[in-house]
Amino acid sequence: MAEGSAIIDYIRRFVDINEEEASVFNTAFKKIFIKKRQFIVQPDFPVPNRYYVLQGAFRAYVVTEEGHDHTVSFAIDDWWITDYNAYLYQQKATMFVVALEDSMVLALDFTKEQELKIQNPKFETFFCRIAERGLAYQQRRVISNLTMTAEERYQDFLNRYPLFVQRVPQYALASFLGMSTEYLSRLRNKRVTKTKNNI
Amino acid sequence: MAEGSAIIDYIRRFVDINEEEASVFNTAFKKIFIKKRQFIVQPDFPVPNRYYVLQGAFRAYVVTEEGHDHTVSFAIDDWWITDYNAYLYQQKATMFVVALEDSMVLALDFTKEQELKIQNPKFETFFCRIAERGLAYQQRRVISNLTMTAEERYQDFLNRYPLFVQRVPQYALASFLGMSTEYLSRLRNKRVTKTKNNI
DNA sequence: AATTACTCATGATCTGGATTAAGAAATAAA
DNA sequence: TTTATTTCTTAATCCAGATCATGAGTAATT
Repeated sequence: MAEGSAIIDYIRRFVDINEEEASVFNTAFKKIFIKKRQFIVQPDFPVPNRYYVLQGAFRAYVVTEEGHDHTVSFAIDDWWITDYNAYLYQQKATMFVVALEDSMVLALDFTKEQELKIQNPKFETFFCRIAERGLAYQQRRVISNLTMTAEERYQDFLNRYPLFVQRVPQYALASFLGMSTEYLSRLRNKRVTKTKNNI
Repeated sequence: MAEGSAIIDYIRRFVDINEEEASVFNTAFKKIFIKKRQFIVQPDFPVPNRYYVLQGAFRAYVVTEEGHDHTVSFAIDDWWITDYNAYLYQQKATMFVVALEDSMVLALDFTKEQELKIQNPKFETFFCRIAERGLAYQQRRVISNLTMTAEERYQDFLNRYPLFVQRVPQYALASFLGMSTEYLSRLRNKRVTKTKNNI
């Protein structure tokens, strides 16, 4: 009960469910421990699950032909992660999803998700809401990429997601923000220097 | 009946509805004619509707403080458009949405959408599906921006959306792809020149 | 504890694409 | 049809941010 409360608290932010519904929802998930550096999604493999992070940190990324990697999304406690495109269309993955720390997740199977949605409109509503919000979020990210400079994107990320900055490696953050590791390092250092001078 | 068939065909791609349900769905929309250069969404105004384009072309864009504008999305026949973030959270718009041609749209009111969803789970399913797909699409766009060069993004757009290229002005396409008008012009001309040489 | 592999910092150099400028074409308005 | 406005082209110059190169700190692995 206590263990399942995180995901139940989460769903209750969106829809009002009773104890029985909470229990049905809870049992649809499988709890899994993932060690640091372990992959939960890999290119060319099926993506049977989406994951709710109970504790830990993950990184989803793609690797180009030239071998450069680009972070598509992060997830820490209370966030979801998967190769969403592959999961939704039940195709082979094109991304890696890897644990940045020893982590604990709740895995939800695609088929199980469909069953939940059919079984109870509230569950459908819930998944609809998080998809809608996800869409709005991704669109904001597209706009950031179009309108902001590298430095502005970094500052903006710092303001919006201070918790993430402390838990993800710098190279991963750089590739999420669409800049090189070296450049992000330089931006950070620039800031530190300024602070020193401002004393 | 014949007139309403576009949106009904559209929803039937996602959920199976009978004639009565089709009729309910149909009457939720208001048909509106929009002249070229007319705005249907403007910053600081409420966004009561999302729009399904029956015929025509639209462009959603943001304008930065420096006065540069950036295309967030296009829509032609059979696509949806609005300031999605503002619509979803029912806040004031931050974008412009303008008609690129004389157009005809079906407007769906936010409150009406909520009523439809409550009234019939199929409608909820429908909106859920298009949100999920929208999310997957936006994520692919983020990945394109991270991994591809300006020229690759242009080529990719050409392949995926040949119909759009003929109907949207070049400056709008450039700002959608995240490059300057001049640079897109150069890319296009480069290609033409190559073709000439290849004869 | 030593070796190996990641991760971050910093400088030097280079380049994709922006900016500026100035016309030319094409559309719309008169 | 003329004038005004919008859109597209081409060339010259410039710069944000990438790449390359090197070293140093830090964490895994033996």
